[in-house]
Amino acid sequence: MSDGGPPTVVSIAERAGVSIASVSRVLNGVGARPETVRRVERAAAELGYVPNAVAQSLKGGRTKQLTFAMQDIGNPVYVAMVRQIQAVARAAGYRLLLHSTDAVIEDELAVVRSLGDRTSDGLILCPIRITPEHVEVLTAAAGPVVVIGSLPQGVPVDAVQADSVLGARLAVTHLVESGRRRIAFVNGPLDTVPGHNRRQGYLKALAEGGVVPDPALERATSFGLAAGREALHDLLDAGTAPDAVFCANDQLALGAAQAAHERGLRIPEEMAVVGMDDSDLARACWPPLSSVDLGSEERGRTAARMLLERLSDTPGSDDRQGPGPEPGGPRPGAARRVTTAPRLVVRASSAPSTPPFTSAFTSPSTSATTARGGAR
Amino acid sequence: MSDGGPPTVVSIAERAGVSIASVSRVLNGVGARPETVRRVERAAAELGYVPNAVAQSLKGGRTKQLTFAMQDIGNPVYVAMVRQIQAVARAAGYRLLLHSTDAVIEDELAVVRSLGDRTSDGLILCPIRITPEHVEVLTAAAGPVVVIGSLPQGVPVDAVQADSVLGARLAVTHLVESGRRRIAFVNGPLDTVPGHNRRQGYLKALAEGGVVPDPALERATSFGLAAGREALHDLLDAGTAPDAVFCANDQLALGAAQAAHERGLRIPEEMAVVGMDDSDLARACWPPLSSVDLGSEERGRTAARMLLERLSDTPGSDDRQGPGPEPGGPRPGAARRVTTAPRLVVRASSAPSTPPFTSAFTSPSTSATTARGGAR
DNA sequence: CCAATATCTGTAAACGTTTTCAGTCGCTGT
DNA sequence: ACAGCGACTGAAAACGTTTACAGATATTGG
Repeated sequence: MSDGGPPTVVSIAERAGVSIASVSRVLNGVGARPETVRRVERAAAELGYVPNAVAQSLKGGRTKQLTFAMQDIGNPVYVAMVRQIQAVARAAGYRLLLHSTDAVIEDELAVVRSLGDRTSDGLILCPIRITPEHVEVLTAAAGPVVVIGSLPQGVPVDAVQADSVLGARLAVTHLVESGRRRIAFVNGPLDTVPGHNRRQGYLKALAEGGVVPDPALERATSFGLAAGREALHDLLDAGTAPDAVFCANDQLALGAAQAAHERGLRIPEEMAVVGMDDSDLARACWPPLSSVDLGSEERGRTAARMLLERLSDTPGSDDRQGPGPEPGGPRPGAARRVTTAPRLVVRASSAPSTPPFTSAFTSPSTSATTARGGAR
Repeated sequence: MSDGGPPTVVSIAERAGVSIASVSRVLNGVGARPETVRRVERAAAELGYVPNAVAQSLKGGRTKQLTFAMQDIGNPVYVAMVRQIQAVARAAGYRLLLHSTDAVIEDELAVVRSLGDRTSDGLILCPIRITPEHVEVLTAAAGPVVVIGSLPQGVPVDAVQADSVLGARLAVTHLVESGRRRIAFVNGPLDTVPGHNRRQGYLKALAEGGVVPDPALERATSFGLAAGREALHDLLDAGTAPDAVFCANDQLALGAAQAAHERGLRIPEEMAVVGMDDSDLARACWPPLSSVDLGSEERGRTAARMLLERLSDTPGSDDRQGPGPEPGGPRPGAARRVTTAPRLVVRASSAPSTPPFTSAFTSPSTSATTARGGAR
């Protein structure tokens, strides 16, 4: 009778002349007399009842929400991940909470700690660096976490990572095999995990190809278009005369490509360009950019699935009596480490310089060549 | 004493030897005796207490969560919006819930209805079409909604929209003034609001410029890279001989640019290209793409702010006795309509054909020319 | 030293749901 | 007709927090 706010089980119970327990039962499909069902459903429909998810969460001990935290949604790699995570989550009836950390360490840690407030049932975290505090906080996490990135062996948290080393190796080997000898490397910060690993792969591929590495050909700045552009201009100004440039991600690569164009260098004839991540950008530009697909989508999908698995192992507010030392973590089963295989996608930007590329790439999406590397 | 699950106010109260009310008061900074404060804070710290946000939400009647629903996070326009929304929301202490609808009408409606479950305090919705059901559902929304897009006058919901008509007009006028006469138009679906409006602007600009529109120069397909590429190939195959192409978004434009390159046409000398949205893509490609900034970021930011305003007008579970007809909607103040001004950003892809563009655009980001249109 | 007051504290209710536990009812079989 | 049984129902507790209210202290003024 009272119009105090939105309809609740109480309003329905009053209107249908039954108890709130019966209302709940009918609404959840537990047995009830046909007559009762009819009356409750009628009342609910008339009132336009929608169950209060917050109350359900409180009672059930789970929110049906997942959190994804990365540094900045502007990066196409994270967009790809979000897409996959969202798809997997929603299929399982979970909502997705987005959190940008702007690569602030303190923020990343806060996200993990905030698992304790029970706002979401689990977390997918994409840290750019792993500090000792990360390890500490992750170990003490109040709920399941899956990290996308590299994690030391000891940390009891699932992780799915890219094989950057192999990925970079594939790219550089490809350049060496196409006859390039002065292969520049435009990298992001060296003290990040990707920055470090990609450099390892670069050096390894050079060694394998019998090319002497020239430190003057390396640049380490930040991940971004402007940085790539400046880096290549800088390399050219310094007279290092590269005939190819491998970039640690697609944004750097497009920046480098711009610089090359600005200098009047033809791609790929005078300068081959290869990027990493195989984001949408690589297909959208001209000439289409060769790039190493590090499996962003796959990593997102896998991470989401692993998280959901952990969640189904620890249903709601079930008091498990087993010898599990701590409640939230991934104890029922050791922490898993999954590595996705990189895949080199060769497009026009690094085609061997012999054939002219004008008409050969009428259909760039289908003519792409692929080299697959197995996960280690 | 009991280790049953995570610490609660009860655990703290036991350990500190006070009542749960005192615990809550101390934790919320309401007056208490120094001794009590000390003991509670000590106990809380020792137990690693984190308040349960779900319980707080239930009690307080607000979740401190906002929802943003759009069709697909893959579109750079939405990424820009998410970024801004997230920033505004977080600054106000709100979390952001992301929802991809895949442009399924039924899904969009479900999102609005799901406001009733009290999972989030408000909604920002980016519909691609507005159906009668939209109007109906939006009118009956259980909480504040801000729509990014065009909404009929009658609907009592705030909306912030782009001026697509003017935007398209700016772009096409620019092409006409640079001496282009056969200006093709590659559009998205005509039965969407953007599709319709951009065509109006295109036609208006042609009329104003004294150029007779040629229906053979128009193509309406879908919004996407491949569609743009095919459309331009198609136009060229049909012998329509355009000297410029205006595209309804940047992805279409990059597709068209690819097609032009594949045909060996030089941009902008033989074919000018202009896109819309001024996404990151426009700056990343070569030659840099002229584009109309429809203010995605601004719309996102504004929408978020408007939503927060509505929320602060309707604090928590305050029972307002006023003559407000319905509880959730934007009643305290009529629905607002905000239009953001489009801005044409001229880059190399549409530079007047007279001067060679090779060295003129050493610094594409700063050399861009700008034409601003006022909101109507 | 007592009364008046200001400050702090504890009990209990409330938010909206699910679920346990007893109870009620009607039915069947003999 | 009655015991027994099954299916259904309602009262009440629980999830973890905030908060109104009343009760209990300490503090001050006279």
